[in-house]
Amino acid sequence: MCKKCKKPYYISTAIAYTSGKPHIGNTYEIVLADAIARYKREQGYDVYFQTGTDEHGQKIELKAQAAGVTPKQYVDEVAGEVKRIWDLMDTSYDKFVRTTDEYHEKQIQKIFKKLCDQGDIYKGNYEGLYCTPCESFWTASQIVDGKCPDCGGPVEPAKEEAYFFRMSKYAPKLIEYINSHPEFIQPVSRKNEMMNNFLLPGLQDLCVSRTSFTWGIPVAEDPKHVTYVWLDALSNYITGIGYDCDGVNAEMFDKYWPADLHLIGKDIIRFHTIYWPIFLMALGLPLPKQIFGHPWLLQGDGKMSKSKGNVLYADTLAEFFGVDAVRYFVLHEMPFENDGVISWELMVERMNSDLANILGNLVKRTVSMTNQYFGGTVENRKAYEPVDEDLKQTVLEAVKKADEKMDKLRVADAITEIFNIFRRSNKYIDETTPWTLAKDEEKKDRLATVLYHLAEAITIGASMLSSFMPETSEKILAQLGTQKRSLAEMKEFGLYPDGNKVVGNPEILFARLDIKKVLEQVEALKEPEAEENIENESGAQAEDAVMDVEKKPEITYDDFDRLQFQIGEIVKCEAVAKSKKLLCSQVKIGSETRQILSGIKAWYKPEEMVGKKVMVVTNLKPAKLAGMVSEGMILCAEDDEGNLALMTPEKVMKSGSEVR
RNA sequence: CGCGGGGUGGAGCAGUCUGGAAGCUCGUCGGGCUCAUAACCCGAAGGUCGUAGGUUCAAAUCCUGCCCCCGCAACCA
Repeated sequence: MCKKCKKPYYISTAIAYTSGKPHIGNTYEIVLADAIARYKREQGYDVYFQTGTDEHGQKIELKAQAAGVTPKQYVDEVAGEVKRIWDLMDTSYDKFVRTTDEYHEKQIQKIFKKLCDQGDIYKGNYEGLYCTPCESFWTASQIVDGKCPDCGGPVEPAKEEAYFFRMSKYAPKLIEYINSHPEFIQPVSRKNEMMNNFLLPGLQDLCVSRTSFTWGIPVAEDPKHVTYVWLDALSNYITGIGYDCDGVNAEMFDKYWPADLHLIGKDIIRFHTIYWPIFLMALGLPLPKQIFGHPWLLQGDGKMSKSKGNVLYADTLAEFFGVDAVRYFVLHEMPFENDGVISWELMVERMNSDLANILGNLVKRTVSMTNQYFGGTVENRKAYEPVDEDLKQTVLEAVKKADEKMDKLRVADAITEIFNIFRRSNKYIDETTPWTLAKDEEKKDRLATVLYHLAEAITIGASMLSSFMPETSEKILAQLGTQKRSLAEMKEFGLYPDGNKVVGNPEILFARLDIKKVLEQVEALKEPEAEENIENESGAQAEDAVMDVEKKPEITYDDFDRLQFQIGEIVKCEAVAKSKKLLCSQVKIGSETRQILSGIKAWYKPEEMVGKKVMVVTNLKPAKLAGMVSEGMILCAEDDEGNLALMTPEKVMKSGSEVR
């Protein structure tokens, strides 16, 4: 088919936020998109696959500040890391966009202006209750007991100039669109959530500018405002393919827009199914055909968190298992709607049972037998038996079913269908017992036919795998001395070239792993990191062991003198049952004993707290935490990773000693 | 009553929308085979589908109450 007659297919992932290195959950999305993109290419579509990074926002500004670099330096670093991992995972994206790219920033400014000019964006005032230390506005419903829900401090009414988008204007049109396009939001359960929670109760106008930070795309006409990060980020889907809001679109844009599929995480469905379509309506552009909110990949042993050192990264996993095994895992183990689980144990289990035993071993035994019995030559001598028909049917059926599953984006199910080919093939070997046939000279033709059928079944299976495990697919086909079969050619069984030769000494595709050894190695991996942290904490000389924090306004000595610090001895300490973070300590300060709560459960065990002398703020107004009274505050140092260390006197001091 | 997701044989999941014989993979046990990576093939055990009610000829599936788990939020004084 000529390239021009091919139907276009535009698929995108969400662009990754560059606040840190992407973990395996982020990586899942790009691999899933890649599998779909590759499969669509197999189906004959002219696929365009876009991904990239979302690089603006206050969070990044703060992260960069803490790291002591400019925001641009910071995002360059992270974007490089994201791209490196995407490449490592063998993903076939066509374009990697960055929201700091010049063409993008320019278009965003034009889009903003256009929407202003046509009255969709208007300048107004953001009114609400403002908390100065948090630099945040809160609505009346968010306020807790008249205080800031974030810091508990006082809030005061304030207003700030800001730009707003008239969401309400487009809401009825969007509601109608969603109702008349049931395939628009996937899975369907999400559609109701959006309708009931946001659209039907009435959409608020959206504030689309910020003045509280500067790391963003400035509004051209009014540069003290920067563009709201979602307006900026979502637009990548059109700016990346050459949208120009003056109407001189690139050819690519006309060809690929509207996108066929935006693949995103379930957490950002709202932005993609409400704000994004409305922005597009305002620009007079057609809406994407489908938005799929995939579930999350969660870690088995609790939440992934950097401070616990249990975050899984794609590159670490790839080192242990290989890229294709990781791809296999995330694609096959992810349920369609519910969140999936990943852990080292599960990963090893999949690796051993599916990849090593069922697939790898099948290829190995088939190639080995062909070498042993026929010097590597595969011949179809057509000595058929009834069991052959069942193998053939299973293979053709699996191809068909996998294809149907892919049309419904049921990637995991499609892979299961493909593996049925390999399972059936293993069974076929047992049914036909080639080693017995080999002992009888008269059964040579039958033996050759059996091995031919196996080569054929595996060729089809391996070809089907190419979208999911590209490298493995190639390796298997190379071992069989043949090429990838096209989707159309897989409707027929028996196209493996007669008289073809397989490779003489097949390498093992996936080696079995010992779970114990893997876990030991994982532990060993963690330890050096832990040591590094300790060095960072103690070695003040090390250049990268420093951090900067936002400076607070200067205070007078009198201000300081209002605070009272004393040494307290922890006489008793227990975990607060209802809370994940709090420890409840009885602290002896002079002759009195106070109850103090601290959010340090993750760092100190109750028993190791007892006996410690710590620094306490003693004249802080008592407060209730998790229903218990806390009369003071135990001081800790906290680094940028959230690690905590108690402040203890350097020499033995009497309990109650004043610190000043 | 903060929001959301979930509780199905030892583990991980499907099935729930559109009630109608409880299914898949792994693990366990028994057997077979020896070409192959202690792999492969066959068979078996194991579940009152969280719990208590309700609707129905029929409920894992629909309705109601309750319990528990997990994210987010809150709590990090």
